Amino acid sequence: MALAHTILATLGDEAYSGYDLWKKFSQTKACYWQASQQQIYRELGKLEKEEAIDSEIIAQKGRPAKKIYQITDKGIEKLKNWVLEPAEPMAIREDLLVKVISAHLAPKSVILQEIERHRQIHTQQLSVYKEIEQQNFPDVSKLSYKQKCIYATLRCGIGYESYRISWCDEAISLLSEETSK
Amino acid sequence: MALAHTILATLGDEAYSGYDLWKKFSQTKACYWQASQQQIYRELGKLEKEEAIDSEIIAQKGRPAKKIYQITDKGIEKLKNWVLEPAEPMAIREDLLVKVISAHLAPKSVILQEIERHRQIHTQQLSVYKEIEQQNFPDVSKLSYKQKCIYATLRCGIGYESYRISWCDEAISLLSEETSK
DNA sequence: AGCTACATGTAACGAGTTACATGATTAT
DNA sequence: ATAATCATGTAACTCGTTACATGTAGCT
Repeated sequence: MALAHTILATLGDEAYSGYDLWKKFSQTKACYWQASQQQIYRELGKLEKEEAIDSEIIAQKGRPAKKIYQITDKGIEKLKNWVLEPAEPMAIREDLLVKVISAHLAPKSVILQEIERHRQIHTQQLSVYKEIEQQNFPDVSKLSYKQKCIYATLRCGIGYESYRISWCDEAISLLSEETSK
Repeated sequence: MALAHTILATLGDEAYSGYDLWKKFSQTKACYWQASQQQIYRELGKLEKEEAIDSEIIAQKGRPAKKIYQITDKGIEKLKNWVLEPAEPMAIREDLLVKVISAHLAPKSVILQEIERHRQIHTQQLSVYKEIEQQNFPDVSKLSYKQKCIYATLRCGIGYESYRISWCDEAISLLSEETSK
């Protein structure tokens, strides 16, 4: 249900087309939400049908026309009611850990290299987040409440990637050790 | 796709009924996979159809009969091939962060209490994992490779809950501050 | 008498993924 | 030429959630 609300939250600040939302999600929103282009288009269709958003078609020179969406009063109300409800922690479904559990079926090097590969992915993502932090949040004491909320989600992403890197290091070290048994 | 493989991995050690798998998942597997009872029954049906597992009905005194499943050679092959493929990092979809982004729509106390509630949930889960660690892995140096693999997933769960708790503390502190703007 | 645990399933729906379809512009 | 980016969508399928359906045994 939260993809709809994530879209509403994003449209709360600014009007976006489906394509723009998708790009925004692929970039900054990556630390707390992910959605494919198709999912976004479908969700926009649903939200428009229930009048939580409305659209306007903008012609562009040299480019295809854009259909930009804005949140309605009904949409703001819907989002607000949802914010007031409690949220459940995300369910963990990590393929890599299932593979670690089954690691004895493969050569040791395969799983070690795979963990190393994940370490690199998380290191890369961490540097992206840190770059955003430096660029957009150089002085935390000067942020408004709304900006602090956004910063808190970025800190969550930074914490997550750091934790993943630490775990990869720990796992590599643990599984590399010589084992008598 | 990985629920099927998670079940295969579990059945690799021991035969289980659908009900037993569900309980096992609710407990120890919680740090890397979650599935409902219905999902497990459906997946078992599929796996049996493709002959990756087979079943046996065991009558019990004073209790309903159990249908216990065992992995077949075909199932082991399927699992092994999957382990050799690379795994993508889990997609993050955290409702709480979407709510933090929309926090200005609600009274400040609502979001702070919600983060505090999450902090408690993660603290509780962390203590469960630490209890398992103390009980089952008192001496890491004496573990076999297979046991080390299991231990690595537990360490992943411990790291995750610790990271979540740290973030909740950071977020509460950040959003509680007096803000001039 | 009512709750929890044991035990298996069907049906419907919502969310997420993958493939397909179309067509213009810009950069290499 | 051909690949990438811009731009929107349909269709089919799989995965995850919720509700419904059934029945026994043991505990309070």
